[in-house]
Amino acid sequence: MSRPRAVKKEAPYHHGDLRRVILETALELLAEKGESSVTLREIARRAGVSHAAPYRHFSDHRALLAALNDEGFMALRHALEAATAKVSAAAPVSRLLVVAETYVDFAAANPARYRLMFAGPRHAAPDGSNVPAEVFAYVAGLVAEAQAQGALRQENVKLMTNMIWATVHGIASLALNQRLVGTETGDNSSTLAREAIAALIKGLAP
Amino acid sequence: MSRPRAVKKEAPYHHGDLRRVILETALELLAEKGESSVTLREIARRAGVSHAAPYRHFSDHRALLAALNDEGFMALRHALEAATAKVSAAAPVSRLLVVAETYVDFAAANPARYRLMFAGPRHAAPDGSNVPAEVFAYVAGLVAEAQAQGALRQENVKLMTNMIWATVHGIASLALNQRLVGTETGDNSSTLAREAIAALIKGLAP
DNA sequence: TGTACATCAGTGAACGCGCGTTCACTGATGTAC
DNA sequence: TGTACATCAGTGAACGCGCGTTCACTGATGTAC
Repeated sequence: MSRPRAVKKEAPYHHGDLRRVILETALELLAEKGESSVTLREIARRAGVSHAAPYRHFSDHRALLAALNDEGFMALRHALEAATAKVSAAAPVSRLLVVAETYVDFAAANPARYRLMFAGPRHAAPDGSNVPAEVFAYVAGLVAEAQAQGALRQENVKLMTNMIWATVHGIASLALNQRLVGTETGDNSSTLAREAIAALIKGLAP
Repeated sequence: MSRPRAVKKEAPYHHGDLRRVILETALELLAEKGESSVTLREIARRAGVSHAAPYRHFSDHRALLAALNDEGFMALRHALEAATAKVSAAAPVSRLLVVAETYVDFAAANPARYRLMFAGPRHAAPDGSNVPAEVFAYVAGLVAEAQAQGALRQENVKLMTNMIWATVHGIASLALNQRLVGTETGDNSSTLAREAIAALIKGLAP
């Protein structure tokens, strides 16, 4: 508590944690009304702050969206790591199947956020970080382990990871837009993801 | 020529084919500057027509985007049919591989249009038509043929078609946003699509 | 073949809107001495 | 421990912008007779 957090009484001049509040409010707006409603003015309004205040924390509107984007990938990464942690590290294929389910569930639970994350090419972060790449690397690690166990062909890891990622991203994306056909049968999108990845892995076996 | 097309000399009062021109101009704008630049006013400006004129052909902005969307799926369908027509109807698996390549190529050639097509849930057309469903049905037909030949398990055709569609859509979507990793090695996204679908089909074999 | 008239497809002015961004400012905070 | 001062994080007025949409209108077209 060396840096005293602003007391939460009556609208102190210095907010104390406005950056975080802006990001949280942006996420709320995103979930409620989609990306186009994530405007600096509306966020400021909801945060009870003047509409120019966000400029103290984000250089412009794009910077805010970029921050939101990275934050989304961090959340995705944590979801995937938490889910795989429940499965034995000795079973990389099972872990990949859990990744598939969890990935699609994450998208289903955060539709607008997920859309934003893949709305266009990533703009490089000023600090050189690349959160999406970290998520990719995590999955690629599982692929490499599955190869080492003989469950997958000893081929280009990136290529295989691309296939897996594309498959789960495709399912997540189509499900989000209600573009999967005939899913009224009770099959939900995360079991579809599990089955698709299982089939893909089988097809990529040595 | 029962209905005389407006003579193309000096800006006739009646345009003659404004609806088509609006759609074409919208496509140009889409390709040049993305969906957000597809505004009724800018289209009218480019078409050399007053900004209220488009309202004679589209009830509002959403209606224009919806028309653009359907037009995109029709183009996709024609591309897929033209490509598969070059492959023997007796080889449904080969046709599926060609569909995969062509699909991803289409997206790569029409990035903003493709994004628009999958930007959100489809809004039902007033006339009850469903062009995306026709494309899906076309692919499902190939899947059924592949099943009949014993190349795929005799399981739910829709389920398998969803998997295939999701895979190619995932690759197309990631490629569009430069989200495929390590593709600098010369492998382009359409060969990745072919390989992924080949592996998936192998994994779905009886 | 002519003509009156309904209908259609444009025009252009106007409205209201919310946005991003800038600017000079002010209140609060923390630190060097 | 006190104090002057630099720095930081807010404020609120203002700017300009382009958009979607509506409206009364007008010019062109086609058709019934």
